[in-house]
Amino acid sequence: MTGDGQEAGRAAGGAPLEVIAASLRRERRRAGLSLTEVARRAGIAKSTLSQLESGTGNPSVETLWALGVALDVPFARLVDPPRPRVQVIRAGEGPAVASERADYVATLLASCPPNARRDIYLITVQPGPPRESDPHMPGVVEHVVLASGRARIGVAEDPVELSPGDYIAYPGDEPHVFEALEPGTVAVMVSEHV
Amino acid sequence: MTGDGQEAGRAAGGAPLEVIAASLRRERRRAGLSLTEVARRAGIAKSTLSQLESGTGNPSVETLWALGVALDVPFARLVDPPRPRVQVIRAGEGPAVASERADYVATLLASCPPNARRDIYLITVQPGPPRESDPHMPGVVEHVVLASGRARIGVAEDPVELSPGDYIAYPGDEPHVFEALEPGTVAVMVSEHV
DNA sequence: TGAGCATGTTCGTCAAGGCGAACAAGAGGA
DNA sequence: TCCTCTTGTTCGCCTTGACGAACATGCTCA
Repeated sequence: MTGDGQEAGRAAGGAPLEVIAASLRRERRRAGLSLTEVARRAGIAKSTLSQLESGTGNPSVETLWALGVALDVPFARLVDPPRPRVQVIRAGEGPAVASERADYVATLLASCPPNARRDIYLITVQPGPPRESDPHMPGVVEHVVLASGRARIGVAEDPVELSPGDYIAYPGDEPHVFEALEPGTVAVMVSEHV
Repeated sequence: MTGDGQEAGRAAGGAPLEVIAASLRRERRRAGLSLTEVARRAGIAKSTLSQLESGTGNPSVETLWALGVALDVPFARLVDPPRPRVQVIRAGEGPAVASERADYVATLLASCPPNARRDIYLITVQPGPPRESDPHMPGVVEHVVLASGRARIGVAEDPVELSPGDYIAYPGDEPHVFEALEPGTVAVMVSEHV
């Protein structure tokens, strides 16, 4: 019922093996290391590494992990894809996230991989009853920097009052609130899907 | 410089297989699915899944990927560990990044993994000659949301003038500038190390 | 020129991953 | 009570990943 999401798992681009192959070669190049040297550090056969970089083969987790360590790369990067370019979104433009309340507007500024990692929102809120958000996906962390106004933000049972320039991070997979205390309260939120 | 990989392996907790085993079981439970059902969706043998959840075995990437799809999980979560907590940094507090210029102050708000992924800064700049930044590591992307004031921001050869609420993203591995046009210009920057 | 040492590739061999069937253990239903 | 349909585990078999040696190539130095 989660619906056969072939779209679901695709945190990265498409076929993971190709992505990994490209990542492996890219990261190795970036580190300025030889195939032999990386294989030695990772404790795997260079033949194996060669095949992996050529897209052949289907590495085991241990193998991939060892390579991540050898390349000094967080492992997740090996399966996540490349990079964007310049982009500007003017205030008021951009996709506004639908809300049941007119006094709460969230604009999606950047959603790196469409459904994973980390989104950046611009949030504008008017004073009123606290906006309570149900927990999101497990592993979500929300970072908020208050740009103007004042607000009480954080986990539902213990929100924190913030002034302009203040920053807070809290787990997004627990109930949390955003309550504006002044008109025209604006904040930048980074929602991190891990 | 690339070296010193002691930080490397710690992308996740420790032994990846145990983490994966725990993640698989956790995510499956969370989804309320039976082992048989998940195996069927992922197109793998339930025996395989059983062994994986018990910590035995060393799955291939394809297997793990299929499970990520079946469980509707970004894949990276299967190998990344638990969770942080609430953190607040008041305006003016927090580690200010050293600068050769007194009229440019960057405060580090969050550096998730110390040397990878993404940092969040609060930046305060006074008008003056454009601050030119040399290229950072390849793959860096900088996201900036202007909180107050006005500024010209972007790649060196083509900066963009921003007003409060405006957003821009640009490659950080090219020369880029930040020029405040009004006193007390404040911005939030997300520097993404890929 | 050729020896020496790098690089990255391909080729057999072996162990391990993944499969399907058979297996215990519960939970209803007739 | 027995039957049946679940659940998750354990057991041979076979495919396949990983290994190490041998193989091409390119570079440096004598």
